[in-house]
Amino acid sequence: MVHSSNSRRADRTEQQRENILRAGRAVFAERGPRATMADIAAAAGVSQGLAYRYFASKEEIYRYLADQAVQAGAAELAGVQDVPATAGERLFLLVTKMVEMRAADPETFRLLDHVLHGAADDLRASAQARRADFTGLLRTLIVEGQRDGEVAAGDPDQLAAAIAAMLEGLARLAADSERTAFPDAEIVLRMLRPPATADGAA
Amino acid sequence: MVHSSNSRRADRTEQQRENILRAGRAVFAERGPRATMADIAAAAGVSQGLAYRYFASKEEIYRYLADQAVQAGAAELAGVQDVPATAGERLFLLVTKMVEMRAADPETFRLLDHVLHGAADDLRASAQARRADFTGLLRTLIVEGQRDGEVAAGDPDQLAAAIAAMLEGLARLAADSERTAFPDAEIVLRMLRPPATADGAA
Amino acid sequence: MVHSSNSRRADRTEQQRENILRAGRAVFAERGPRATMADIAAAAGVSQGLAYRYFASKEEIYRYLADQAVQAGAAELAGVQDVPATAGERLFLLVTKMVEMRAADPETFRLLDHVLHGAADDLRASAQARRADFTGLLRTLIVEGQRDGEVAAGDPDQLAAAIAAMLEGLARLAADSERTAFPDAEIVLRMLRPPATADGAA
Amino acid sequence: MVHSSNSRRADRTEQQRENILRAGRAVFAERGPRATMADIAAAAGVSQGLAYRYFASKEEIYRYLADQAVQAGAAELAGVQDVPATAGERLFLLVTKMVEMRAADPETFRLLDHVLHGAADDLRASAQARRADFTGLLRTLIVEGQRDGEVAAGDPDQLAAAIAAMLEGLARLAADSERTAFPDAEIVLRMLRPPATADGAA
DNA sequence: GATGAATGAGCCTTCATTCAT
DNA sequence: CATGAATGAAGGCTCATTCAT
Repeated sequence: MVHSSNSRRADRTEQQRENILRAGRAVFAERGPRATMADIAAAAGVSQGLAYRYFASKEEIYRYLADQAVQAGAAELAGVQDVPATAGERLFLLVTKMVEMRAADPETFRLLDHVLHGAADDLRASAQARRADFTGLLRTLIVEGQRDGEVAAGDPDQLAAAIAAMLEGLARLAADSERTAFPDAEIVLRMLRPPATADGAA
Repeated sequence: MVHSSNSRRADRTEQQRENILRAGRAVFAERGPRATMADIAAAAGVSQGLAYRYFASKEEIYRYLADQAVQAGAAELAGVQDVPATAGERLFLLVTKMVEMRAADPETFRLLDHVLHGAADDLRASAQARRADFTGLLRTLIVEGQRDGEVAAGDPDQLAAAIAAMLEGLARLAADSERTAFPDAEIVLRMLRPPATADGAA
Repeated sequence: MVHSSNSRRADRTEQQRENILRAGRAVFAERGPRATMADIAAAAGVSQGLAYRYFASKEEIYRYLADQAVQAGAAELAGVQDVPATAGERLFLLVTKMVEMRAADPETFRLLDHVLHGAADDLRASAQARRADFTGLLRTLIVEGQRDGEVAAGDPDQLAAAIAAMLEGLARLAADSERTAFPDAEIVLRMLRPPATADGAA
Repeated sequence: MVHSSNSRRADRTEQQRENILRAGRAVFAERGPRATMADIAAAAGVSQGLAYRYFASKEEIYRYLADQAVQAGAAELAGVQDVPATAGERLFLLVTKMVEMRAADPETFRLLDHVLHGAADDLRASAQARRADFTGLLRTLIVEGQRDGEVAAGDPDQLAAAIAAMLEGLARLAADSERTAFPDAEIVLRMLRPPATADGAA
């Protein structure tokens, strides 16, 4: 049947596309944007020419993957906002999620790392904008949390920056070595949690 | 006087060398090893060929700067060990120093970052070895500090990894943007300080 | 048929390889190792980059061709040794062959000439070793031939050197100009043939 | 006295010039035209810049030396022509001289060799023209000598070419290795001497 | 006159991209 | 759809030449 054959062909096509993207993600995560097209093709097990049937350029692949990575991080933001909880609780939840994502999917965050510091200016700009969004959200939650006494005192900008920096550092840590101990989110949260009050009310 | 003229020429030469190294540091810090010789020459305000009077290759420049960066980090380690103080105090001192160095000289640490994750295997290995030394020292101080109650509870490996990751993240943060709030060391130390005791002695 | 198509492609590939080698031989023979990759590519009618699909470097091409040339000369040596004839006859046969080879394939011997006097130390050493082998064989045959009265008197080392020098000179002569008269081997052999005896026995 | 001081200065200048030429000759003879200006300056013990006070370019040095070498060979030609002797005698004298010159001054002839086969077209052309002159003279003497029975039979062009080739080969031989046996001119002359007559008149 | 720093053109090589099959 | 040959634009490096001192 024509339709089925078309579908099957389309499936095949889609699979190749995914195949190349998967290879690209692995290779770009490891080597950054200086990974060659030959690397990617080899990792995908296809010819170099074929990649150009699916993507217009190496940069397109990179951009696609970069966007994916940026959005992977962003998805959580929205999710957390909707949770019915106090600012502090949402803050802790958000940070915990972020830490855990970096432990779970180092490849994506290693890639994001390259994007944040790489040469493609517009990509970097957009990734940095996302990060700024994220930091802004952190800041907001921190300010609110501090008002309620759920979050430790301290300059909110510095606290937000500390968390953001920590997350980048963890992404690298995860990427580097499977072997290293990866810190629990709880350790990170110590930077935000208020000290136990003297009367131990908590 | 002959000597004076020679000295002046030698000075000039030495200045150019420094000039090229400075340019190289800036450019490599920003772009990593894929920075172009043309980039470096332009940043130094000299022709591309001239750099080769002072350095045999682009790699030589990179290695020289990489070594410098690796050693800049290492210098502090020794210093802190000699301070007559408890393990906890030395730990806090060390971390404080490290945080402040990253705030003060982001370029060097950005470069170190590239070295730690770049393609030059032997350089990376040596930089990672240094980092492992550092993490090991952190761990030792943490264990001792915990014994004395100066350091918060928690898996020492995770705590050490958290600090190491934080420092990498801060290096990147500092490099990215002069404008961002840079966290005080005290915020980082929250991950290590024990909670206030219930009797509120403090 | 798949196989046929593969074969055809493989043939094409092999042809290009040969094409580039042919061009390289011509260009290196004329200009020596300082011939440009651009020269070779132009002579082969291909882009400069393409040569690197077939050879890792300019030097690899040069070495390949140099080896070929060295062995082309050496092949004759073995052949002549097996001929069942007197030393003198084999000597004359060998020299005749060598002269004729230089007339027939000036390019190869011009290249050999560059190898013998060029900058690539190991290549030159191996080519000179071959030449020493050859000169040694000449000397042996001369000594034996003199014992039998088939070869003219004279210091065997000098005679061998004279023949070796003559062959180099002929290689150059042939390379320079197709137009020049090329001496018959018989003229060269005059340096080796004994004078007619007074009784005209010969 | 002004004049004397000028002379002394001029002497000094002339010495430097000679110094650089001597260095250039040695270096060009060994490496050919690909010898670098740095090589020459180092061999002369002067700075690279100084060479440009005496010569406009590396090529000028090379040309000057090449001309010298070409003329060194040519000088003999004229001399031999004036000798009151038969054609055959003059031929043998000429060839003997040429062989001995190559043994005595390999450097010059090694250089000449580079000129004859190098890339500078006009130089090569002029050197080849000289060589053609020489070969022409040889031919003339051969033809005359054959008429008188002083020179062996054979195509004069081939005989002349054989001698010319031999001389090139000897130049290389001399250049290559001090150690090798260098053939007496008498061996070379065997190609030209008539066979002993049956009546043993000689 | 002499030095050595400085320049810029050219060569080898790599790699993203295109094209014939 | 798929392959791999082919191209051309950089990038690293060398070296003849010029220039300030």
